[in-house]
Amino acid sequence: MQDNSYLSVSSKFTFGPLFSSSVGKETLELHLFPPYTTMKSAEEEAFSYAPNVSLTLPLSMGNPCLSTPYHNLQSSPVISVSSNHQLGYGGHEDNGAPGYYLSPSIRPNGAPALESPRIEITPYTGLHHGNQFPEDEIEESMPNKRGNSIVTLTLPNADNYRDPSCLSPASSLSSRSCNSEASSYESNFSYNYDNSPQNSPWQSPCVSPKGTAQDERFHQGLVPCPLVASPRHSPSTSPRTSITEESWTGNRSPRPSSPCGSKRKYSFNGVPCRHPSYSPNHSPTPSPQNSPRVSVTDETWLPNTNQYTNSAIVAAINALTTDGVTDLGEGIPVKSRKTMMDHSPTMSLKVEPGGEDLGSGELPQEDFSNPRLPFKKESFCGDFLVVPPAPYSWNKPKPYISPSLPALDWQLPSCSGAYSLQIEVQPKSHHRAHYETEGSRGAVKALAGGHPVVQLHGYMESEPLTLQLFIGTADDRLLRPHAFYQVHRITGKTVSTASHEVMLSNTKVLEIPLLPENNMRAIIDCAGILKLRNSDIELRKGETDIGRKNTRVRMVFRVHINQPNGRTVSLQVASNPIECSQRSAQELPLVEKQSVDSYPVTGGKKMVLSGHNFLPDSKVVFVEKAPDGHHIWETEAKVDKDSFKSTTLVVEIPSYRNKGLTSPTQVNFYVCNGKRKRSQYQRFTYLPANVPIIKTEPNDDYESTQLCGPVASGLNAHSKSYYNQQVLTSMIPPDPGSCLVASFPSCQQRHMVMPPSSPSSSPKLHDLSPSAYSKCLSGGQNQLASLQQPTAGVATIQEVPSRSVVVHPSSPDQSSLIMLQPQVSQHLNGSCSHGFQQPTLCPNSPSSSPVPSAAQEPSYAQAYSPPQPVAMGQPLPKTQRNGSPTEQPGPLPLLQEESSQHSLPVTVKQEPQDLDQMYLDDVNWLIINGLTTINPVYHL
DNA sequence: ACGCTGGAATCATGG
DNA sequence: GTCCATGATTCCAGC
Repeated sequence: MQDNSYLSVSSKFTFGPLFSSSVGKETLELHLFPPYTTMKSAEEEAFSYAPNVSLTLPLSMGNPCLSTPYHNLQSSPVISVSSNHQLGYGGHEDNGAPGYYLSPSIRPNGAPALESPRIEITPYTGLHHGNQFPEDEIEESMPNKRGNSIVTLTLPNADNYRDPSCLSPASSLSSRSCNSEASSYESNFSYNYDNSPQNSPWQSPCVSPKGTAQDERFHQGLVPCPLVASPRHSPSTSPRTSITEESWTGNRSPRPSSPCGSKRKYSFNGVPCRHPSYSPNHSPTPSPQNSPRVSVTDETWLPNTNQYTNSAIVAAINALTTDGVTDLGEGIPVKSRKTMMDHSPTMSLKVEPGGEDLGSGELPQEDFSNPRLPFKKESFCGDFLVVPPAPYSWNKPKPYISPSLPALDWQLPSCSGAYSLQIEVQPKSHHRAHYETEGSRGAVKALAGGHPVVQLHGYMESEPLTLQLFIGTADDRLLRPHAFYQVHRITGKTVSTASHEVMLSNTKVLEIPLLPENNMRAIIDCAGILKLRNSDIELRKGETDIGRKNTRVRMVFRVHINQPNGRTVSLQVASNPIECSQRSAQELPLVEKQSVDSYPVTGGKKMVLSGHNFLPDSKVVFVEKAPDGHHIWETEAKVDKDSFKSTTLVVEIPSYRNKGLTSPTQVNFYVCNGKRKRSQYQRFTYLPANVPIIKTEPNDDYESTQLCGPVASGLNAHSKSYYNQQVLTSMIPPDPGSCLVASFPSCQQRHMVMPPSSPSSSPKLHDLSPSAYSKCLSGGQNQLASLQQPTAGVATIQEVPSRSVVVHPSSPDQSSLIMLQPQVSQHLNGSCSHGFQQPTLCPNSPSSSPVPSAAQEPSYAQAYSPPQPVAMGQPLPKTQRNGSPTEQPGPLPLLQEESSQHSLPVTVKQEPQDLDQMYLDDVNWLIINGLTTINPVYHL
């Protein structure tokens, strides 16, 4: 599993890798990697772009655009790793392992630490926060302290690190298993994959290791707490090991109270959060990974860990000597390893009843690590053939196993070269997720009935691939696994698509076969959405997201394509946002489509909005926000009440405040049904009056054409609302390069326009518009893809081969380069607005969202949040203050220009923002300031 | 009996 | 501290 990933070490990376993403996704580590040191070759190949910026995002390869924005953010962490251990690096998603600074002596999991994981951080710039370690926490109080000093991190007792939290998000078993109070708690334990037929022998092996991995992750964040140790250690056994439910619940009300409030407000330094960590929910955490099925008691568990450690060491050695052959199994005891590896080294899992065996023939580790080896492939295939397909089982296509698979929170492009991963049929905008306490609410459906369809275009090989699916965020921030929702595997007669689950970090991933015989097309009728209780997640160590009103998700699909040259192309595409709450779905107005995306400043044209929950008295408000989130213009559009329908609203485009507009300006509008019932921001672009109007509508069309041919099409399908808008279509310079460099002028304009935050903003994170992500991508080949997809990112190329250095953005090195943190990224988004957002951002943490960044609970962006800012702790969901450092380079200037140009009176309407919003803003502001001051890096 | 829904009661949180 | 609105969760009931 996940752990494995980090095990893999290529000889190349002598140093940096230590931090491998696997180690700590969220940890600073990744960031720390000296950009050029480690992956140099890779970078060279991949990131030629890497501009002058001290930290460049490797990602840029795929998308030129990417690089730029990030630069700002990037810090130039100088980190010298004295240790050698470089095991960790696999950028694997799985790596749930939290980045952690290992103390020489002990590993988080309690196992003896590898040799010299001593890391010295020299000038540490703010972005990273070192909270992950206990010490860090301590230091949090003295944020600055870290800054410049050389820090040697040591891990305290492993136990302490153990993150109690592992929810059982993954459980595919229906929630029913869990009931009320303890539901989460129990459910966690109860999730016995054992019960499920799916369990395969190999899982067990995974368990321990995996648990370890996770633990590690959490550890980072974990504070040494006495209590912590408990449940987790003995996952399978009795959840209650140290802490009984009662003890936990003791005071708890029947329902777990949501930590949010207090957490957000009071726990800037994260102190308060610790408490939560003890919550039964967490501790018990029977995350699938830990798989209860294997009864692992502390005793058993520990031993395993040791083995793990040992093996890890061996693996590390091997890796160093073998030139990068990644040993997936490293962390795993040898025996286990084989099995594990067979499946999906990367993840832990739950396998489908038939599925598991498949393919699993035991392959030499090398196989996984080095896809290139022909014989391996063969062997692999051979196994496949041998295994008779079980009903619903699918021969698991050769899983792409690479130590360096990009973490789930990495932004990837949807197309690269000839390959294009597209969502042919988008899911409905609403899907009521089910709680663990409920039965399944079925698979996500398509708007027109049926189910979403995903297809990989341009793939001509005969070898089947694995399509990964997970539930991602749908807010402004970078696409990443959603902390409060998990994909839920649906099975039954009505399900035609085989699938199996694996856990990557804290994220459940559904693996679906993409078969050549099916045209590399998959009907996603096997995926439902599970809602995790906010309180369970928020209490997780390191979790900084809040669940309240964070009910939008996107289905994220990924595919990893091994290429003859040994590289692996990773593509990702995200669906349109899906509202998962019952209430919101019933009450909030939703705009799925708008007939017009852009129009001259004169306005006057009728625009038809298609969506749901429109009311006769619904209002449509156009808003323009400054980078700092302030409304600089707001006006209500006339709604044609006569043509009202609950699903259609006809409005007259209002004239823009500045008739002298010289360049396209993006504003937003939303539908309002009442005080707190507003739709997400929809984007609209005002064009200079004298500019020839390019036909933008119907929306549906344009995307496909503009974007990468095929790719776009998928997205377009239904609602374009999000996507469409973004594209400034005609206005946008085709020039891809524009986005690339820091200057990305084209993007800037857009940025400027864009409102940093969504209406609902902040805390709520509602603003999903995927659109934001895509636009800038236009750059190279990939542009298209990226454009369309919210997820836009850089194409990732991994070198599977020995060196294994992956060009993957994910690679630690790269990550180091990037350093972007979620928070930042958000800003970036804003800045690059449409462009891709930080594609490059490769937060180290694989599962950013879920992952606890450890110490810094407060930090909003869990894993990524900058250290210092983090300390401030706050969620910065979106940022209103786009003006933040990141954006400044681009957008701000523009704004200024415009403003200056526009002499028109600006109507500043201070919208009564929700308090929480304000709160967030303040926080953001603080953070931003902190970042700017703290991180020189931001200044490019 | 089970899975999937739709609806709604009940509990929490925040203003 | 109480009341109200809004959200989150849990329950129920029907198909």
